[in-house]
Amino acid sequence: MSTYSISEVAKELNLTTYTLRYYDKEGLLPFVERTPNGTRLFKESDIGALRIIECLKSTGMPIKEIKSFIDWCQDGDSTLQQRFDMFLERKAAVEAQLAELNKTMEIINHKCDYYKTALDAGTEDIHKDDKIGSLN
Amino acid sequence: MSTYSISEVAKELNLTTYTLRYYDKEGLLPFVERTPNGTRLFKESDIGALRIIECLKSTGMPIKEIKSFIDWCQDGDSTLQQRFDMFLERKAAVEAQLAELNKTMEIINHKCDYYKTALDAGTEDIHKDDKIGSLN
DNA sequence: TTAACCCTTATAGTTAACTCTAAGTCAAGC
DNA sequence: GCTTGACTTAGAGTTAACTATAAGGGTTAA
Repeated sequence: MSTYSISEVAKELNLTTYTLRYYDKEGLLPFVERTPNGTRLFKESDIGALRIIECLKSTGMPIKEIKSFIDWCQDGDSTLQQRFDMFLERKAAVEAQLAELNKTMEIINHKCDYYKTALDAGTEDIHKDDKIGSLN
Repeated sequence: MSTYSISEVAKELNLTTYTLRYYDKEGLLPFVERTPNGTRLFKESDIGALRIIECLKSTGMPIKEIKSFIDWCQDGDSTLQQRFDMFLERKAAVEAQLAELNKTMEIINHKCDYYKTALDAGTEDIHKDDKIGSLN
C-alpha cells in the first residue's frame, strides 16, 4: 500500500505543509501514522479524509467543529446519530449559502447590465432615474 | 427627506454600530453626511449603497477593494470601464463559488444518505465496501 | 562526507474583519 | 441642573486560520 509525504499531500490538495501540520496539531488528523522517527505517512484513505475535511470547511464549518466530527468518527456506531444530524445541518447551511449567492448573482447581473449600457452611452447619466443608491 | 441614525441603519441591515463606524473609518462611506456636531445622518440612498457594499462583501471581496470601487464611484464617468470590469470579475467569482458549493452539496448529500442507511441498520459496517476515507 | 532537502517541534507573527473600551460631547426629560 | 442615553474619537483587544521562524534531526546524491 502506497503512502505519501506531507509535501506530496499538500501539493495534491493545494494546501501547504504548514496548514497540514496545523490541522494535525488541532486534532483533525489522528489517523495519520508515523515512521519510527516521527515522519507522517499519509495513506490514500487519509487523503480521502482530508477531502471531506476540506468539504466541511467549504460549508463554513470552523475547525473546532470539524474536530468534533473526527472524534465521533473514532468513536464508532454510538455516534451515528450525531454525525447524521451534523450533515443535515451542513446541508441546510449550504442551501442557505446557495440561496444568498443566487441573490447576490442577480444584483451583480443588474450591475453588469447597468455598466454595459452606461459605457455604450459614454455616461452614467443615462441611468439617472433608476439609481439604486449613492453607489453604482 | 427622511434620515436615519447609525443605530437604525445597523438594525435595518443586521450590522452593529461598531461595524458601520469601522466601514466609515475604512473609507467605505464618504457620502454619509453629518450634523453640525458630527453625528452621522444616513439617507435612504446611503442604505442602498450599504446594500451594494454587503453584496460585494458576500462575493468575498475584501474591504480595501470595495473602497477602490467607492472611490471610482466618486470619480464619475471616467471610471465606468473599471467599474464594469470589476463587476464582470465579481460575476466570475460568484459563478466559481456556486460551482464549488454545488460540488460540496453533492458530497453532503452522499453523506446524508450514508448515515440514513447506517442509522437504519444500526451500524456503519453496512458501508464497509464504499468507504470514501478514514472518515465517514 | 557534506551539502541539499526534507522532516520534526515549539512558538511567534500576520491578516482581515471586526469588537470593544475609554474618554468625552451633546440633546432631551425629570 | 442633572442624569440618561446616543453619539463622537482614538486606539486596544479578539478571533480564526493560517504562515513563518528557529533550532535541530534523518536521508539521499555528488
